[in-house]
Amino acid sequence: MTTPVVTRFAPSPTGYLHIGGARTALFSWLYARGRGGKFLLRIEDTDRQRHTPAATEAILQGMAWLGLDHDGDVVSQFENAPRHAEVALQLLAEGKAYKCFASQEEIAAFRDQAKAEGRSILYQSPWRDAAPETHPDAPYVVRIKAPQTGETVIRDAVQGDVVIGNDQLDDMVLLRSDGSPVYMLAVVVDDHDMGVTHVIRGDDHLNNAARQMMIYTAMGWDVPVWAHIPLIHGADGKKLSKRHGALGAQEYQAMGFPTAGMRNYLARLGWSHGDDEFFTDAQAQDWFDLDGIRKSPAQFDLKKLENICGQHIAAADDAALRHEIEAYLTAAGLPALTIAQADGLERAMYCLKERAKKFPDLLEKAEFILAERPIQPDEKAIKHLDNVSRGMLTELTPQLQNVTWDRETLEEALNGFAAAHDTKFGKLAGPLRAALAGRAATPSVFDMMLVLGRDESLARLNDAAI
RNA sequence: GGCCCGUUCGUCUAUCGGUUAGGACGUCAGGUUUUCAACCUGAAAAGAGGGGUUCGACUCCCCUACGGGCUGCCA
Repeated sequence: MTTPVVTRFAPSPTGYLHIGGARTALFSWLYARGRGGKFLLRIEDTDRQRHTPAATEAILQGMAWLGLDHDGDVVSQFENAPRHAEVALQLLAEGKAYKCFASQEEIAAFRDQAKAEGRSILYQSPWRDAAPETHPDAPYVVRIKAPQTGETVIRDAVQGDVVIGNDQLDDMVLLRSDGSPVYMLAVVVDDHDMGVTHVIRGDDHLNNAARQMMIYTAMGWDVPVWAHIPLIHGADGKKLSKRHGALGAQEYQAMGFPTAGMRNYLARLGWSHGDDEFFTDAQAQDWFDLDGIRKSPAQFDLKKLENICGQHIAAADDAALRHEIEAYLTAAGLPALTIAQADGLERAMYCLKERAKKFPDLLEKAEFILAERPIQPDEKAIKHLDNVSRGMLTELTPQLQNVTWDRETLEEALNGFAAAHDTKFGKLAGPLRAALAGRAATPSVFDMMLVLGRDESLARLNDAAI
């Protein structure tokens, strides 16, 4: 009988969903969803200074955009503070923790001296074994009694067994002098209470795992399976930061990347399933496993993201694409499409989607479908017609009013050209014919514009399709 | 300083002791194309360095270098 998998994503609300965090969430989501388990979401909002409701909202929005749906309610770590304190007090009552009355100045002095003498700067509290009668009537923190000998081994699904000498562990604070719980306590208690079986998180927490292990041990709780994944780095190998470009998931949303492509690319960053590069969500859920995760950090590559996204757009269902594009416009605060525009877009999707890496590319190529009728040959409309005269576009305008850009129209127009079979026009029709034959090249509306630009052919197009 | 983790083409990666070290993105060169894009063909491009272990190491061990992380009454 295997216990059902429960994973969780526990971001601290910093104002947006970091792209690295998004990948961590994706890994947890894939692991749970691929195994029929649960994926929970907890906001680590114990730092009241930094926390704002808007910051939490931004994370939720980012998760929703990426399609990473979580089970149950969003858990607020801050709201669990009483329970965290309860655990600390229990440890105190059992003698596994103690009251430490040292002031922060004393501790700082201790560290300075230790450093000067080349000793370990881990704080050793004189109150660890002090008798209760000697306790002053003063503020205190609650510290856990760390093991002083031996070693702690972290069984990590990604990093393998990591052994840390217990002399590296100090009596860490559980409860601050104001009675509030510290992060290290809160995660352990929350993960335990939420029934989390697999903790997938950044490897910046690898060393912390040894500290957190002290609490699991003291409470006699089962330790979850840990999987510490390497962080994503920027192009210079350093930790991802602002100067590497977009950090927030929302920024990628605003750039118009399809979510299926984002999931595919992010999943492939640091994890692999043989040589598979392009895959669906279903395949990813099916294939994803902890042992496919690399131990070394990966760099974010926008070019590859674009390529993968281009493939997803090309492979997407026309109607689904239409709706995702409409959602994109809304989210980006751009004007919505009219029904007629959206219908036209969907009809022409087959010859637009194979040429776009992100939605703005696609929309740009669809300019002549989206343009309001009668078409105003303004700067925007003609900007990608560099070597077609403005005069030509103006001339064509009346003929464009009622053209429907579906496959049948294209086919008929092409037949018209074939019939005319002027040498020049025959060459022009090449890409169109290739597209209709299902071969590589696909025509853009611009291709049609070029074709439409010849008087003789225009006449035939009118006969055939208008 | 101490401890922990990492290091295969520019990038993402395959390889789980025996391969001409494979794929993808990007790049470059051709082709197709009266723009761009797309598409087709081809090319350049990698095991950080040094020691071991082994008949045989990218794969296992050690050292060094470099990179990252942790070492808070931050999360």
